[in-house]
Amino acid sequence: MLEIFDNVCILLAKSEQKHFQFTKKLLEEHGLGITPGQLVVLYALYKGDGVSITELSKKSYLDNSTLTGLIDRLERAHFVSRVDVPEDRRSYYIYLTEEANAIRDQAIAIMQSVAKTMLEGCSEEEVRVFRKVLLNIYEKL
Amino acid sequence: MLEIFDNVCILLAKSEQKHFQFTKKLLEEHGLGITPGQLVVLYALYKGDGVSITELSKKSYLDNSTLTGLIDRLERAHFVSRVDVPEDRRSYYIYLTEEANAIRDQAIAIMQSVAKTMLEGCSEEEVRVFRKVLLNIYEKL
DNA sequence: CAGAAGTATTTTGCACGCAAATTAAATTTG
DNA sequence: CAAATTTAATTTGCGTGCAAAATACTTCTG
Repeated sequence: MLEIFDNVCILLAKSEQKHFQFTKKLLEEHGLGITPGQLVVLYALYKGDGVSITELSKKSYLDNSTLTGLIDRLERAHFVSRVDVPEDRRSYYIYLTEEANAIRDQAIAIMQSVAKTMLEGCSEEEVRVFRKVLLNIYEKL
Repeated sequence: MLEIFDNVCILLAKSEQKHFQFTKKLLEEHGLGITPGQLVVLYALYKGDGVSITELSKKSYLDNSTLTGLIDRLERAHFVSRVDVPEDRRSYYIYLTEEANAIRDQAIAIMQSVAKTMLEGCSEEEVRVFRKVLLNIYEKL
């Protein structure tokens, strides 16, 4: 191991890449029919749906233009629906479907399972520091 | 802040995303003429060039198919050159050009600058734990 | 109220990144 | 040595993500 991982930037990038691939694999194995990106969007919507793209963008920390595509695919897969806003013809609200609510527990369980696996062997204190540094990175950059 | 960052998976993904964007911006501002992905490849090559795609793949932790494209663009930008291997006509060695060596110090400085900025305010001990957890994630997943 | 300014969403263009399939060459095997 | 297998690199297909431009609609201003 190591060599290139002497650089914390690269180590961060590669760990996230691994995390992404692992999540993708787990979602496939469990046959949820969603991708890692869609999982994040659903996770945000589980905390409250019936929101516009722009509102969802703030909740999910994803760009509007990224969400357009993700919502397209989620809609095609019948996990969300776009509902017109009468007062503003530019906008619409995004609602979860029954299908989406049906996989809610499983989806969240998979996320937790990924977290558990990747942090296995780390103490609570280490995880606390890890979260703190990640948050620091998010805020400083 | 928070809400969705209660989930460490999402926090990891978003922090990496920020890191990527910040690096991209810095590279552009300094006019290096390379992208974050290319920076990683160059970083691996600075540690030793004259390697095949497969060897570079191991050094850079990138897939062969990902490298093909990256090397294409680096070659077009005159930062690397493909040199045929006489003994094996399937393969070639990748060498850094003078242009690549000319930006070496600057490229590495930018990486270090990103690392410094994103870890600002964190103690050495916290950074040590952070690296340890990242490595754990890489190994466990 | 018409033109200007602002806002919501989408489209386009580019950069990653991997898996699976493909191509071409080298090596192993019968 | 010819066929089968393996190996090296590439291509194709899909998912993610942002910035900048485009589109369509709403709101503000004179």
